[in-house]
Order: sequence, then C-alpha cells, then structure tokens
Amino acid sequence: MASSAREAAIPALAEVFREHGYTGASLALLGARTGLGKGSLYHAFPGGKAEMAQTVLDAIGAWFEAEIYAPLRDDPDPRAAIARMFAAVDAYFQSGRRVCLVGAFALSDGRDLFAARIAAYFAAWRDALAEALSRAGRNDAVTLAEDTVLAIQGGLVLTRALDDPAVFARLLMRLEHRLNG
Amino acid sequence: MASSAREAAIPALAEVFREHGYTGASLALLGARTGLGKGSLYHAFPGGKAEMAQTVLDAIGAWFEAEIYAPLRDDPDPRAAIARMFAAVDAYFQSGRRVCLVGAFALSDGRDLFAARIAAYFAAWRDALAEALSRAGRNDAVTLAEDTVLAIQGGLVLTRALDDPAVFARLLMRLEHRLNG
DNA sequence: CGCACTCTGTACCGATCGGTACAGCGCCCG
DNA sequence: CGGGCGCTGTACCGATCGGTACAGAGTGCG
Repeated sequence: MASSAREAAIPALAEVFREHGYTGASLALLGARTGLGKGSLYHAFPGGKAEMAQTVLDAIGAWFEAEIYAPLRDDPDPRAAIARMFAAVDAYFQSGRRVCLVGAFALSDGRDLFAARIAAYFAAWRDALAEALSRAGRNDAVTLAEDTVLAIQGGLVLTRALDDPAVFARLLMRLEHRLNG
Repeated sequence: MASSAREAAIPALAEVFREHGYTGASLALLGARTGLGKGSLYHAFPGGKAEMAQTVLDAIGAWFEAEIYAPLRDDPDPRAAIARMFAAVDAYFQSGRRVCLVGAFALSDGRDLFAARIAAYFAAWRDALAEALSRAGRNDAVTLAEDTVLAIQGGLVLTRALDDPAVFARLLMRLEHRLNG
C-alpha cells in the first residue's frame, strides 16, 4: 500500500525531530533513522522536511486526542479519565526521559511554521482537562487545568536539564494528588 | 579595552541563541545582530560558536546568581527575597514573551555540549529558593522550590505555544501567592 | 615619525544543507 | 511472458554551514 511506508516512518521521524529540533533534524539523520533513502523520503513526503514535521505533529495530536483528550471530555467518570491521563503521560514521556516534541518546537525552531498546530495541541489538552475537572466538581477547573499542563511541560524541561527522571515522577504524583485527591 | 567588545556583544549573542537555538544560530545571524564581522567575532571568541554560547550561559548564570539566588540565600527577610525573585523573573522574561535560553538548550540542541552549565543553573535556582523557603518556615521547602522553578519553565513553554502572555502573568501571581501567602 | 600591536573585512576552505532529476530495479497485473 | 508503474539509490544542484588565513586599516607609544 502506498501510505504504509509513510505511516511506518512517522515514529522514527518523530524521534529525530524530538532529539534534534526542526532545523537540527537533517535529511541525512531522517533518512538514517527511518532506513529510507532520500528518494523514498521525498516520494512519501513530497513537501520535504516541512511536510514530515507537519505529519508528525498531526500524528502526535491525533494520539493525544484519542488516548487522553477524548476520555477527559467524554468518560462518565472524570476522575478515572484523569488517572488515565497521568498513566498515559508517564508512559508516553517515559517518566521524563523523553521530551515533548510540541513543547520543544514551541520554544525554538519551527515555531512560526507550526504555530497553529502547537497552539491547538496545548489548547485542546487544557480545555479537555478543564472539562473533566469541571465535571468532577472543581470550580477552579480552568486554572487548575492550565497549571497542570504547564507543570508537565516544565517537569520535562527540568528533568532533562538535571538529567533526573525522579523530578518528573515526583511531579506526576503531586499533580495527581492535587487533581484527584 | 580588549574585553569590552566581547562584553558588549554578549546580549546580542544571547538574543540570537534564544530565538534560534544553538545549531540554528548561524555565524551570519550572530554577526549581523552583534554588528561584528566574522573576523571580529573570532578575535573576541577564538573558540567559535561554542565559546560564544558558553560565555552567554555563564553571563546568564552570573546575572541570576547576583540578582536572584544570592538574595534568596542571604537576605535576612526571605519573603522579601522571594518577592524580589518574582519581580525579577517577570521583568527578565518580559512577562513570558521572552524564552529561557537555558531551558531551550536543555530541551534540544547543544544539550550535551552544555549539560553541566544547564544543570548547574537550575540546581542553583532550586536550592537557593529552597533555602529561602526553609528560612521562611516552610517545611516542604525543597518540593515547593522544585515545583516553582519547574512551573516557571512550563509557563514559558505554554505562553510561547499559545502566544498569550496572560498565561505567564497568571502563573506568577498564583506562584507568589502560594509561596508568600 | 615609525614600529608594533590590536582589530576587522574579505576571500576562501571542505563539508553539509534541503531539494531535484533521473535511471533502473522489482513487482503486479494483464 | 511482457509492459507499465511504484519505488529507491545515486549523482548532482546552488546555498550555506563553521572555521581559517591573511592583508591591511587603525591606533598608541617610544
């Protein structure tokens, strides 16, 4: 199938963008990590590096939407959805060893190119979490949601800076306690 | 004086690294922003781009040490030092419009090159704040300090991502209230 | 004045950048 | 079996990368 090579390449592309940023992710690196030559890469992504990055951002957004945001909004048990969010976040970011690509893009390169997607990712997260908190009876739902999303990003920065995954683990415990008691 | 051109260039260099990251900050950009040709740049920084980045990181570290960490540790009134920290942070980061270079470096490029400096910057901040909180009588000083430093970094990420300085302003108010009542 | 020394613009280096062109391989379908 | 097409490796493009070499301008001092 035409799109299967494309789909298969996405996780590898994501990893390279995560580790090197947009400008730092060279076609040589992208090709090496995916195992695809330049020809294949441009056949699958005619738009070049920009299309690869967009596709990766969309895939990440879709994953979070399905695994985290949708349950937060729709699960009849909001507290269960929040617990699920923390478990998914811990697994996804490998307890802080893995960086958030969207957050990294927001800070430096490719910010202008992908600003809309970046903003949408965080806004959706904050709003879905606020929805769950609201249904759980919190009246400070929006503030608490913003604070939580922001703390997770900060936790990733500090964990990476200090090279100490315990920072992220402690943070998630604190946050979950604050949200779910 | 020999070092005056060097010193004068540092803020401009810092701004370029902040906006483009380490690999994204080309010598062309660095030269344009500082107003120095390649010859002058390499005369002032014989070690090239790496020395420029190190110098910038050191200058930032020194500024935070003098303006924020030292008062946190030494001011006889720890609550005043904490208030001063929030005012300095708000001014330095221009209410979130400006990104933290150290945090940006921690997330992506140049991380390995400058890991020690990056870790020292955050560890010093966390420890100085914990010292102040401890002297102010908080028994959860270390946790609270870690949480605060991390939240500021996350606030910068989210503010940039959503392009909304109000996020950072709200965060600082919340944090100061949590620390100083 | 003239020497010496600091500084700086410019030309140049090999390497690598993102991207394009294209020839040929292999697979599928008629 | 054979023709066509999806796919891919490779050579190549101009631009730019970080870095070096160096000649000459500017400057201060004996």
